[in-house]
Amino acid sequence: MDDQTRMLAGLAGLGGLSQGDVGDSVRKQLGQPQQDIGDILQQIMAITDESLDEAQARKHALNCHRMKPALFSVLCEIKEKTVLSIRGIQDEDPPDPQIMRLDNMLLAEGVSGPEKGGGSAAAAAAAAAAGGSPGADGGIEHSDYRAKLAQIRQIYHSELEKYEQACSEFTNHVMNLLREQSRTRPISPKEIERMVAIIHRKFSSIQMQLKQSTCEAVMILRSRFLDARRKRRNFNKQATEVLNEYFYSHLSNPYPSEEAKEELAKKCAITVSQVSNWFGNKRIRYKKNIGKFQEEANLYAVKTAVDAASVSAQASQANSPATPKSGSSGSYSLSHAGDAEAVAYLGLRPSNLNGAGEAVLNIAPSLQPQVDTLHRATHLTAGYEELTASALYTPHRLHTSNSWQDTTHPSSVTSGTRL
DNA sequence: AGGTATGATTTCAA
DNA sequence: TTGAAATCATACCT
Repeated sequence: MDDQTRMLAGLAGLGGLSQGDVGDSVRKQLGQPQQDIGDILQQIMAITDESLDEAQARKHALNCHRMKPALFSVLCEIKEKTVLSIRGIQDEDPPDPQIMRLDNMLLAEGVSGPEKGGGSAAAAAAAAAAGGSPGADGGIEHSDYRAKLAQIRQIYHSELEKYEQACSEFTNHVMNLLREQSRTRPISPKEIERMVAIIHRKFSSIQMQLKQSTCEAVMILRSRFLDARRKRRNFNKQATEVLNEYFYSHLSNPYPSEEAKEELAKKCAITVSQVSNWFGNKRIRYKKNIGKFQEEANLYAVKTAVDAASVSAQASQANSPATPKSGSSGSYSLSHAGDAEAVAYLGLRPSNLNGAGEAVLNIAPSLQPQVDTLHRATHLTAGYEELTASALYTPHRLHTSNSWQDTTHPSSVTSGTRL
């Protein structure tokens, strides 16, 4: 009880502060211990209204107060005890595993880490995420993805910078404050260090939030742009038809050139890499089970034949030399030209066979189906039913060779389409 | 629900 | 880099 009174008195004295009346106030307050705390509070509050000069003057007065050394030593003692008890609580912080995980993730995604150019890490990550699929990756989505990722990266870095700046500013501020205060109360450099560490910890927890939300954003972006590609959607009927038409009319060499792929992609409203995928799948699946595709092959052969026939019919009707422009139903000028070229190649250079007899012997059988198709298409005027009745494509031709490339020497046969 | 078809991805070789 | 082959993952059909 008595102690308390004395403390209050001390407080009041520090609050009131004017050197002369400290003793008076103590005496006064000892006399009437219940002297309002309100009064003291008022005195404290009054400080805020003081001008800076006044405050400085009071501070100076405090520093010169005769009680100051005594008070200081008491404070030192109390401090020693509390600091010792605090010390046990907050030792050095262990490296936070979660923040490390986030850092790794951001690095892997190309958000953090070196930010040169478009962000090489980001580009690599995007490429990796795009999958090692050969050929051009579907342009639009990826540039879009990269742009969005760059945006995230930019925001992340600017925010991070802001945080860092704020952190250092605040740290400086606190250090100055502490240094200032160290004149009136005991503050060891170690304490300042600890304080700085606390501030840093606080800020790093804010940073962690930033990193976390950045990670989330990247994940969402990824799932929206990249993983979405895995969600398979069948091509529409028209697209499959276009692709199949090309495939079966180029059965001897179903390797569309880059230009042809582009054209097909445009026609089917899909990407070039999707065209590549489709042909890759088609080739392998056709080869694996030709029997299964027989019907389909016939169907498209008829289709092609009908198209070609209608073209030739139109041409003869118009009584003009057949200039094979792409026919009625948008059939391929490219495809027919290619096969015609192959036929022309065989027909026009019989003398060359001597030189490359073997090669031509290999070429001829595999070309036959298409030659047949062409022949029938151009020379049969009626009776398509005959076509459907017999197998237009003889599977064993492929079986014997087991590979398009082995037998057909595609680059030489269809040089028209590939070169 | 289970089987098949099909677009995409991965791995490997040339 | 491209394509073959294997495989995955999903759509679609029964």
